[in-house]
Amino acid sequence: MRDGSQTRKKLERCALALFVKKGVSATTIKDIAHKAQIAEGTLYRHYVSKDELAQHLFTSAYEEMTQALKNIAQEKPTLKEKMHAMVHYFCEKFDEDPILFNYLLIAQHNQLKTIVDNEKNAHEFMVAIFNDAFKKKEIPKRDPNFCAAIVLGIVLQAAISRVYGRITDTMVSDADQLVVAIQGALNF
Amino acid sequence: MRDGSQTRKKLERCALALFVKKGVSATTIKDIAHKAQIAEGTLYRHYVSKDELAQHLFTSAYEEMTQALKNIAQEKPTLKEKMHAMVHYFCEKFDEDPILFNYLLIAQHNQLKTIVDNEKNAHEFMVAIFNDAFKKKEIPKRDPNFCAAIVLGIVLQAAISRVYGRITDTMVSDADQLVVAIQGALNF
Amino acid sequence: MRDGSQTRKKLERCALALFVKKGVSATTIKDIAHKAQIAEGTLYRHYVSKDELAQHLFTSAYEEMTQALKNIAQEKPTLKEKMHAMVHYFCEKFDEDPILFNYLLIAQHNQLKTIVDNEKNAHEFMVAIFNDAFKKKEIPKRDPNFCAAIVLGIVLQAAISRVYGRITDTMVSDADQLVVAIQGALNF
Amino acid sequence: MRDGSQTRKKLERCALALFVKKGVSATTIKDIAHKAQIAEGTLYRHYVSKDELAQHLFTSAYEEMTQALKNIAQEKPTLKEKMHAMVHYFCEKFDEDPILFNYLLIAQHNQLKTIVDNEKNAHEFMVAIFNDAFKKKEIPKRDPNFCAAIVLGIVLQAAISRVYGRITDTMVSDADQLVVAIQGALNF
DNA sequence: AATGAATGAGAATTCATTCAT
DNA sequence: TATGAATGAATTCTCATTCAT
Repeated sequence: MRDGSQTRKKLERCALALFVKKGVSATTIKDIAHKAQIAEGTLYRHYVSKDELAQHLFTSAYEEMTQALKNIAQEKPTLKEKMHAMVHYFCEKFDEDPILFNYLLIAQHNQLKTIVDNEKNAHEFMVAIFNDAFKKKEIPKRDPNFCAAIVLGIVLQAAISRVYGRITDTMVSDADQLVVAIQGALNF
Repeated sequence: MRDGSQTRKKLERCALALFVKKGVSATTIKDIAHKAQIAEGTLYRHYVSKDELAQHLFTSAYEEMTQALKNIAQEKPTLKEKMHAMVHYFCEKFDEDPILFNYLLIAQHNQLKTIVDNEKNAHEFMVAIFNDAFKKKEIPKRDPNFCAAIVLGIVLQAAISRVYGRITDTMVSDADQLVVAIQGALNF
Repeated sequence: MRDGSQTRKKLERCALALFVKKGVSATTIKDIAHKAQIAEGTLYRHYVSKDELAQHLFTSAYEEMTQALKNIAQEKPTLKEKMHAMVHYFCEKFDEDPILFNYLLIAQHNQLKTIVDNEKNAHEFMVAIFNDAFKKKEIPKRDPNFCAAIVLGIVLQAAISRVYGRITDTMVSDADQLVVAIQGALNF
Repeated sequence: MRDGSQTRKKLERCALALFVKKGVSATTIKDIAHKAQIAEGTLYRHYVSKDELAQHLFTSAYEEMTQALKNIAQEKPTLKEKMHAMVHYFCEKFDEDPILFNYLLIAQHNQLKTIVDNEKNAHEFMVAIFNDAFKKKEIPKRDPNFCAAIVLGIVLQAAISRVYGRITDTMVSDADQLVVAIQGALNF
């Protein structure tokens, strides 16, 4: 009997690349099957539909990233250290797999609506970080949603600029500057 | 105003709302025609295709915004004043028509790829602003692409947070704080 | 603008003929479209799916027949007269459109399960006729379901035998004999 | 009994139940394999195709029944006795395995078309019985096809009424009444 | 300009069957 | 004999666009 996990992996990488390049709805099953060198029907042994595949690729990557950031933050005692560690982690991960981030940040941005679980949502997670800092009097209290938006905006736009080719060097090379910018923006 | 022009306006508003709600490719001509209470064929009296309509809605709004920001910036002598005026203008416009901005920021994020003209591109426009400030020694020289990303990130994420319902008050009410954050982030 | 009702009529006749000849699931949309000289997509302007078309053809014919029989029965005072009139009506209708009855009796026999409404169900209608006759003391009381099955069995099998080509003359030519057989079987 | 033969039996019972419930073409190999707790490919160790399985289930049961009825009829000298014995046998068999009869009577009604062999056909067999009775002057001569249809109609409709749940008691409990009805209908 | 029925290319999906294990 | 992943032809259905009215 054949081992399906190899086929599945290939399927996912090829689908991801095509989704990023052409968009999900412009990518056909034929495209994916051809690129992955599998039969069209094979996709349906792994996912019930194209949409489920697109959703799965988004959700699993998004949740994995959020979970990793959460773990990293918990290990650090202060807001400053948390922020430093998280930004650096994000930058490293981006440089490792820019195609995946292209997908998360642009191609399937609207999928964000499907991440309703507050635990797994990046904005809400950031809000929690700030609420914690307020409680510990690390920084003066203010609207945590505003703070979360600032942090996400600075980091994600730096990534998006690379996705669009406006900036060509690595994310990691800017990581320290991004931390400085965040601290300057929120004055901590 | 003639009949044709009324129909066209209705068509565009209904199409925009549906594009935002379901995405462009998931919105059918039937959907648009039904919502705008016109026949399916009528759309083709105004646009040669669905794609042209989607593109037109995006491009006209995007370019109008970029042009307005350019005009505003030219009227102000210093980076600080330019930034203040631009951020406030953007916030006002967002509050006026959040659905349109939803479309610009998310639903059609990938349309951005089609805006290749540097003159009309928000990032390049921001780069120009910073290069001008460097030349005038208003702030110390650094990578203008980095600066542009910071500014866009801070403002756009504040808008996106509203689109996703994470923040519910008006953009205008945060405008001053956004300017402060930008200046703090880039230290000017 | 074109008039869809012509297309619809043609579609239904062609579909019926093919459903009878090959069975519903063995008949493809392509088959129907080709026979009706319409495009494949046109079918979907009239019915949401092939199944809905198959269902509609069955249900409308079945219900129309049941309703007509009900009207005929109401006009006659006695069981004997009701039976005579109904059998003759059924025989005439069969001879008019054997293909339709082929569909009702065989190709889509299993659709009967979908006719849940007792008002529109042939067996239940027959039961009502007999209950009425019992009440009026026209015949001695017995199980009305048994009586209904006898009547339906005699008439329908005569029709089915023609559908299978076992009997080749018209139903009408046997109508009187069928009435005699029913009366003999139930002794009234 | 070997393993293979057990699997085969289970396969057939599960297939039969599904064919009756959903129809042959709506039943997938996956459905059958799942219900019988075997792998999809295993079915092909026993039958060359799904159609062969469906055909085999129908034909073997149908021919077995016809043969048994033929044997029973041959043992009895008179039409009355033949009819009595056959009706009782049919009723007993129906009560033993209503699902199988559901399949024979409804789900595969169209398979009947494939039983062309006159020897094995129920209608032709009934015709032979009547021709024999005419020759022996047991009853006055008339159209034997008509007589066959009457007999089959009465018995089969009683069975079908049970399949559709209109009648809930056993066939055997109605057997004597069915014989009386047949004799009344044909006056012998 | 407007209508909406019709078109037909093309997309997603199904599923009987095959085949490597 | 059994497995179930893989196949791919066939099918259903979608929908942007056309066109007769």
